Amino acid sequence: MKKKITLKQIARELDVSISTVSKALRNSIEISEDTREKVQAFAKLYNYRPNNIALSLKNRKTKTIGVIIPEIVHHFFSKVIRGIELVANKRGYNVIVGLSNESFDKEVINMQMLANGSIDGFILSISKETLQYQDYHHFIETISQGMPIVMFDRVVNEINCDKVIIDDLKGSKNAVDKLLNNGCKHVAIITTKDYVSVGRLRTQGYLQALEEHKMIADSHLILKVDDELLSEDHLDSLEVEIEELFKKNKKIDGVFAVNELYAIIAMKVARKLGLKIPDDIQFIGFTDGVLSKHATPSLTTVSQHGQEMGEKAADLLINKLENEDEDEDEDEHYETFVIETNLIERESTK
Amino acid sequence: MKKKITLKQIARELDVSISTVSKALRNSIEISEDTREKVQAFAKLYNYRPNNIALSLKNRKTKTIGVIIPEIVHHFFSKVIRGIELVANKRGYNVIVGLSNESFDKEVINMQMLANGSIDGFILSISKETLQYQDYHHFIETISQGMPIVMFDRVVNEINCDKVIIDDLKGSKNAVDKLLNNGCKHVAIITTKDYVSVGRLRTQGYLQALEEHKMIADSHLILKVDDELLSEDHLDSLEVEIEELFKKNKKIDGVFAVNELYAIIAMKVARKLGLKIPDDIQFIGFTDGVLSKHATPSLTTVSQHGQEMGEKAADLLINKLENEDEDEDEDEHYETFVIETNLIERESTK
DNA sequence: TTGTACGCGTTATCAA
DNA sequence: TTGATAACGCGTACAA
Repeated sequence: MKKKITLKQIARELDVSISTVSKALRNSIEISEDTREKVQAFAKLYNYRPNNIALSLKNRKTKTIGVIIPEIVHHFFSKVIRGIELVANKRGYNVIVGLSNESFDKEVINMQMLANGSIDGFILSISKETLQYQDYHHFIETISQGMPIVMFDRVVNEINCDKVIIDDLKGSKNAVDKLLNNGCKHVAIITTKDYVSVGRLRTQGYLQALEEHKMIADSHLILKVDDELLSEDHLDSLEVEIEELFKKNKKIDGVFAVNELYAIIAMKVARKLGLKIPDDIQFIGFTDGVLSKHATPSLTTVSQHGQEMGEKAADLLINKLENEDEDEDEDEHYETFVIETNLIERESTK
Repeated sequence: MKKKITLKQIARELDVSISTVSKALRNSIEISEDTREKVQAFAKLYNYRPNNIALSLKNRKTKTIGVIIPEIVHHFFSKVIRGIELVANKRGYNVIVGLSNESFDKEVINMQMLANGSIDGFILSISKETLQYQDYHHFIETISQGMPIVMFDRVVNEINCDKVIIDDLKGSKNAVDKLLNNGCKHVAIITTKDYVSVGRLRTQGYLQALEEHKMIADSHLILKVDDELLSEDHLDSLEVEIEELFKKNKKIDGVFAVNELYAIIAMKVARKLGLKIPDDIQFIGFTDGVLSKHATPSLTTVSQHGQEMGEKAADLLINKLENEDEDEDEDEHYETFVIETNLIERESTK
């Protein structure tokens, strides 16, 4: 077992000073070609690599990005991470991941763990509980300590930082437009409670589309699911709720769901009730995941471009980090970057 | 913007020495109650937290685990990460994620980036390319530098380290047993090329089950998919291959697939050919993901317990890390932990 | 009870 | 051309 070798050990072996070794390895012209070669050969032999931690301490930069997301077993979030990792690696950064598990406390603790020097900046998506409590002090503190944050998808106006979002309103409006243009007369929406910003916005898009088509929204066709239902155990009761929705409103001929799972479950219920898709009833979901693609019938969805969001967020953060020095003029300028959605048409619509 | 405060700054403000501050904050009895309170109050006011990097450098421990996986947009791997993160956080560790993207080079580079002091140990699953090349020098080097590795799922005998696996052979044997016991006479398998160890083992399990039921394996019923096909673009050609399989072997009444996507696609093809599931043909997949649960019909699968694997791997690694000091007696003892699989019966089997 | 000095591994500055 | 020294932030053995 040969432990990692350090400058000091090389110096001792070669009977030169530490600084000579350091310079030799960085090809400094201060050092004679002789010693340079000698040192480099020795270093190569022992596979010397500078210790990252020491460099971090010295440079006050860790070259590491902290990512806090509510959940990782989720197609969208894992796509975002892939995007972040891609860009981060390309630009010489590592990615350290913390999961809030939709909990306020875990979000705070995770951020504290990382904010004590482990990372240079955050990329995060806010947990549902935090959105509910509307307690954002941990973000504010982090930013005021000079650690930049980039938020994506679940963002909040109260916090002044770079953001990467999609146009939820426009995306869902387009989806509902599509259903209406396809001839649907009674479009239902399956959405979340309003404190989840994306749910609220997507509901707005639905309403706007109806309005533009001179149709009157029917509150009976709006199902706001309690997000407790998202926990796996409660999916059955979601199914029941949807079944009731369909039974009480037999005229429904189009469904827009704010995520793919809701849509898939709704399709299942519809089929159970003997409805033909897309002839009797059409479906569109949000977020393009594996389910949408491989379900039967495959689901038309509003694509959220998770990887692209991740890439953009990472670029924004790293740009901020690398310009920090020059940017001492404190004219804090924050960007909100909107990623375009697009409709991926599959078998669940005509 | 109030930057993070350090011991030195507190010391200067309070006009005491750095070590006094340090001791006071750690409640040392060496320090008078007076100064202790004064220092602690001040520290609290300025929200002092020790710098992780400095601690890492001093303790030669980063309290961080490096995780290298082939892919993150994948139900199984994200479940594993969730398990790792859960245990790691509970035990005071962070998780830094690197993606090999199934590439040998990226695996090596990622490990090098992290091995230079950024982490205390690795948890990883080997990339397909690495398995193909059978080049494991980067693992050997890492281990010989005294950095422990725990491998999961895709492991390799050549490397001596802790491992967490499932009994692929037994799991698939059970699955095929189930099909045979359900009356299937002609069970096909959709598997991967043999260099992917899990594919090879699962194929063996299939063969063993047949043998025990005194049935002769028919090579025409064994479809070894080139993993190129896994890249999203090529799924269509996989569909074609499976369709040919079914058309050439009309007697097939059971299908075992080594992952869930193969199974789902096979079901789709079967339905297209007018076969009734599970009456005409039954299906079992491997790895329990979202697709299995929400497909129609839902898919019977061999559950791989990704989260449990992650938890176990993290525990193994952290145990090794925390016992390192005592363990100087070099009696390197490595464990291979086998997680039990179980069959989750759904609608695709009788 | 408090402070000094050292070391973790590195680089940069300045002196030899 | 080389080397000594300081600094990054912290904890601790030892000295005062």
